[in-house]
Amino acid sequence: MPDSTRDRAHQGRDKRGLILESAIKVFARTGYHGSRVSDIAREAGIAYGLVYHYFKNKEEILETIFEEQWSGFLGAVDAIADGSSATEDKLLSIAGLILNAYRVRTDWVKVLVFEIQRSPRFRNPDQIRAISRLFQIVARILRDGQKAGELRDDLDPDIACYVFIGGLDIVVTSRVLELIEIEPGTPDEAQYHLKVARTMVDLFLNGIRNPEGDS
Amino acid sequence: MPDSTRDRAHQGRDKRGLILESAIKVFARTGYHGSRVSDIAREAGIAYGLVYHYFKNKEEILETIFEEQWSGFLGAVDAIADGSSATEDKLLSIAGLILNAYRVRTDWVKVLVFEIQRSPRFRNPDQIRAISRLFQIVARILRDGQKAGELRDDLDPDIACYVFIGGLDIVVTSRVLELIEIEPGTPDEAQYHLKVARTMVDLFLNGIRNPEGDS
Amino acid sequence: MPDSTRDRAHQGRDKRGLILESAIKVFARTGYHGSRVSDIAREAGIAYGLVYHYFKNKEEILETIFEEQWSGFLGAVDAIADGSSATEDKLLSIAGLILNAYRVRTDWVKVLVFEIQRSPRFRNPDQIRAISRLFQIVARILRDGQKAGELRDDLDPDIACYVFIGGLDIVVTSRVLELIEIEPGTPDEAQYHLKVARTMVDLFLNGIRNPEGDS
Amino acid sequence: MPDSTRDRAHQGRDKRGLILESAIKVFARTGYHGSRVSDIAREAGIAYGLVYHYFKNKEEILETIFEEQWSGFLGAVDAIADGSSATEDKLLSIAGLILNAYRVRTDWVKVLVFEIQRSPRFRNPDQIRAISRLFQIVARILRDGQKAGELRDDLDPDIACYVFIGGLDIVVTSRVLELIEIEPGTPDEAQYHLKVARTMVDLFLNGIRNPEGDS
DNA sequence: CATGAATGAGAATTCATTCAT
DNA sequence: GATGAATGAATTCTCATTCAT
Repeated sequence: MPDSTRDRAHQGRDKRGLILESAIKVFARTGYHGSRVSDIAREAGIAYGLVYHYFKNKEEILETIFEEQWSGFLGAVDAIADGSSATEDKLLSIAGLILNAYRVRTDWVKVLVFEIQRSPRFRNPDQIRAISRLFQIVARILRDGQKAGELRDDLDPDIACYVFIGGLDIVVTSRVLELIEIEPGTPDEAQYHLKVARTMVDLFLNGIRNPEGDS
Repeated sequence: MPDSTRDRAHQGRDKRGLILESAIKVFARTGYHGSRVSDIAREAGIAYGLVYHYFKNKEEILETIFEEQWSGFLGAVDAIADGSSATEDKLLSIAGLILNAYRVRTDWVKVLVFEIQRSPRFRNPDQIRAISRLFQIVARILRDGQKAGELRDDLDPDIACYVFIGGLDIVVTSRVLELIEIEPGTPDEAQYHLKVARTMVDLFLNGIRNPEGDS
Repeated sequence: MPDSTRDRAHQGRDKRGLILESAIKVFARTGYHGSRVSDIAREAGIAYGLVYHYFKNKEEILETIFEEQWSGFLGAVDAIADGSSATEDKLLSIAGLILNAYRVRTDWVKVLVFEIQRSPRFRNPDQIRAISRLFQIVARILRDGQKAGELRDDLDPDIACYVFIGGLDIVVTSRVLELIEIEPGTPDEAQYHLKVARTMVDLFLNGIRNPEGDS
Repeated sequence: MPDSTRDRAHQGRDKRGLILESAIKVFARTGYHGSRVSDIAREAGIAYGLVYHYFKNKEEILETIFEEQWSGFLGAVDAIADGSSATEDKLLSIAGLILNAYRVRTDWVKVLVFEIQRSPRFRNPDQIRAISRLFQIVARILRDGQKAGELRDDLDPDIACYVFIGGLDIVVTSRVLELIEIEPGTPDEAQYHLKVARTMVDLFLNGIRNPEGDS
């Protein structure tokens, strides 16, 4: 009896998770508006009525995808920020985390980039706040770096963090849009991302100006 | 007769432009999917059937908004790139151009950010190419700067341009999302944008690392 | 031009009225809940989308049927009440009006009886008020009769009116339910209704007690 | 073992009755169509699947409510009709019975009035016959009164009974619709109903005409 | 050019009912 | 008996688009 109870609860969890996974796949493929609830159900191999057992409506599926995945992501970023490594390493870790997300969870990143991040649907305070937490964490890293004397303190960290996140964000978006093709010489995607991450952190820390330049 | 013909042609132009303006307002307010053709028509004060005289369908309105406005914007950026000023000034000009766009044409920027930039609808090659032209122009500026010895040439301009555009892009997006509140001390929006533009170019050129730091 | 304008307006009116007529037929046949909007459209020979051009939703059709028809009916009753005839004649006229309604507009009466009069949907103040106006008019007739000395004034007109309307109401309902079959001897429906009207007014005025009875 | 069996059977009875009671409450509150099977189950504190152990479907619940309660009601009316009291007293008893039903079993009366009495669902012969039995009993009382010389015998009892029942019916309906507010002077509802019952029987027996009137 | 009536494909959502556990 | 996950038929309503006037 306790077994069957667990099983059923387990099944319920499974189905819910299955629906979310399927929704991510389908949304990534055809976009939120281009996807019917029945498409999600077909992808999950269930009747579409069941979707409404677990979610109030199509909208709630998207919100749940965002919430559950984003909070996990923020957790990882938070852990990096709280670490004791040098600012440079923290930034490198975050850049790596973000750039690798696309490789590891391509569909989720697609949904995030196309359907969530800037969707008119997501202009509500809760979701805006959730997104802005990423900026706050990076700003905190920068502030810590300033206090430690590693970083210039004449730059507003609340603005500087935009440059860092913005750069990464656009790289990811460009990958999603297939704007960037990996250079022929690069052995694989991971290598390329490593190079990008290093370039971005280097640029962010040292700037692009030629120190020997005459300007 | 030539007069009335001109008038009518003129009217036609006007109506077409009126529809586009109205569509920008309406899309900015309720999003592309949340806006009905009749909403656009009501905003323009015309019958909705008339919209189909000027545009094939709703989709074409959005495409036209993008094309007409984006090419104008690209032209301005191009002019800056082609100028003879120092790289730093070029970047400052571009940052100013982008940051001011939100002030001057808020609704258009909203539509760009929410409906166009990353819409699944806009994953077609033509539009992707149009967007990537902005990156190419900025990369060109950077390349020119490298040739002139102003900029380090160990950094890939095709990656570096992401940091610059990405930073600006996120700032604009954040303004649209009302993530950023202008600091109390700042007299007005224009002042704030000027400060942000300077900070970003400074950061981009010189980096955030403390040159006197011990790391 | 004024002609075509009138024509179009006329057409609009016609279609709206056509939809209402069709809805009455369909609702009478299969009940409000048993009728699909598409049934109404098919009955009217139009596309069902057009129904939503003229009415917000299915509900509004029913409300409109009630409002437009009921106010006409109330007007007729009001006219009788305002007349100068004797109370007995007024009551006879009202009884005749109500009893004949079923013959003349069977479908409407069916809808009134089954879908409107006591529908849980119609428990809202406006509609309750509309219905109660019938009671008020009859009560006014009775009050006038009392003032004129024609009627006993020890009976509360606000209660007495229930007996009169209630009797008629149930007769009509029973006809709709086909509870009553017209007696074989009666030549036709109209004759039968005349007899019922007279019986009811006689009963209402004189009572059923045998005046020569010993009780 | 016999004990547990009895208990379970007992429970079964209880659950069935519980479902019926809950259904009456829920139907009274939101109407048959506005109520979901799960609402009834929640009201009863059981799983909605269990409802289908006791009833074939939602429809059968409503039918059962009608049948079980109506036959009890008819039994009470029958008993009054079969009694040896004077016609006036019989009518008074019936009026009292009906008028008090609303006080004692408000929800049931609401369901009867809104969902059963005139529902298109209830146009089937069996249920029409069940309802018409009430009319037959009252007609029998009237016929008996005519035979006993208490009542005029020039009035068709099959029509006269409509006036009596119709009056009561409308009063009850009006109470349900909250059309009638109890007069301020009246101490309580029961008192008010007593007054109404007396008025209606008086009116029914003696008529409203002023015997001293000149008409 | 202009209008808005007319069309109907399309999708979301509801909820009665079944059934494995 | 009891549960509630699972199913999917059924319908409402929206709205882009067409077209007669």
